[in-house]
Amino acid sequence: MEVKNDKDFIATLREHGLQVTYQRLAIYQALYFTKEHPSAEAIYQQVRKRFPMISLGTVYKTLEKLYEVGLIQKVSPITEVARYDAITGPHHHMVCLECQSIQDADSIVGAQKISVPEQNGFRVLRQQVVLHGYCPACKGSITDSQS
Amino acid sequence: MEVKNDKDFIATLREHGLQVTYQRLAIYQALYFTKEHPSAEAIYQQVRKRFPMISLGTVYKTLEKLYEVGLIQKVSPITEVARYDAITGPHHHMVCLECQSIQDADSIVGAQKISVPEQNGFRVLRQQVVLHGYCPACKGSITDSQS
DNA sequence: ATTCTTGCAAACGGTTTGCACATAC
DNA sequence: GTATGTGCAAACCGTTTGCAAGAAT
Repeated sequence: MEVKNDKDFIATLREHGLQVTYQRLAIYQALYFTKEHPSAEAIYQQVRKRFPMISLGTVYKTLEKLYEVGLIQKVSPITEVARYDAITGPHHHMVCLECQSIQDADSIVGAQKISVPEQNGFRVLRQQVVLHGYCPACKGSITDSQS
Repeated sequence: MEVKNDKDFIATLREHGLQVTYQRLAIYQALYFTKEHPSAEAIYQQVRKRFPMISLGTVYKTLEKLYEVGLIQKVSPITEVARYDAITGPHHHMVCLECQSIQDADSIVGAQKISVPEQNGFRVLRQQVVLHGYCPACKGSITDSQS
């Protein structure tokens, strides 16, 4: 968590094979210097203060690029559309990045329950563990390299 | 996981304060008897085989109702819109059900790393723990009872 | 000079909403 | 009889896409 300056950000983008534009710099920095876990819209509003001409489309494209190369994380959604489950007890899910199939992960995560004391003043009602990866069917058919 | 018959389903719906319709029965049962974690669209297609007149809108409304009373679970999305995070290391999130704010949960879940052997043939690349609940700011302002 | 990126606007698709009719209670 | 649920279609809104102009290498 060292403090980064503009040069560091530029270097980071280059290291990840991205062309450097002031838009990308602004978007990445806006995200880097907040703890808010903002939406694309929120980032857009933030960046627009400095660069009024930037478009929401660019924000989406840039976030997707940054996500692809691993510079940022998507908190959600896990899958493209909502998925439902009649099993309401606490259990976890494995989501295939390729075919979007979901398997229950009880057998894997097993008895390892995460203890969540009511702490930080956050009252926890549910917990959900999501494992992202490749299911047996898709694992073999992945040809391109995964970082 | 006892095997339920129609009467049981009807009773379950009633116990949760829901009026019983054959649409609700069909939707709930379709979800109950699959491990596929289907989308609303998939459930719609399934139920339509028996009840061709059912509409997709009804499926959505019913799923939302079932979710509200706790009979089913939503696997995703966690929040209404995608949210981003520049911290790419494995860490977890607390999502406030009220204001949709997201906090990092490292301090709570702490060092409890979930060991995920490559098992079941599922290759796990990332894991994400999401805690749903109420943040300090919203906790006080919740007036209606939570089941 | 070539390739990649931006901005704009339209399209897309999952989900929600409004309303008249039908059904559950 | 009254409240609730359904079906249909339109609206909604976050996100993606296509394309011409602009910027990065």
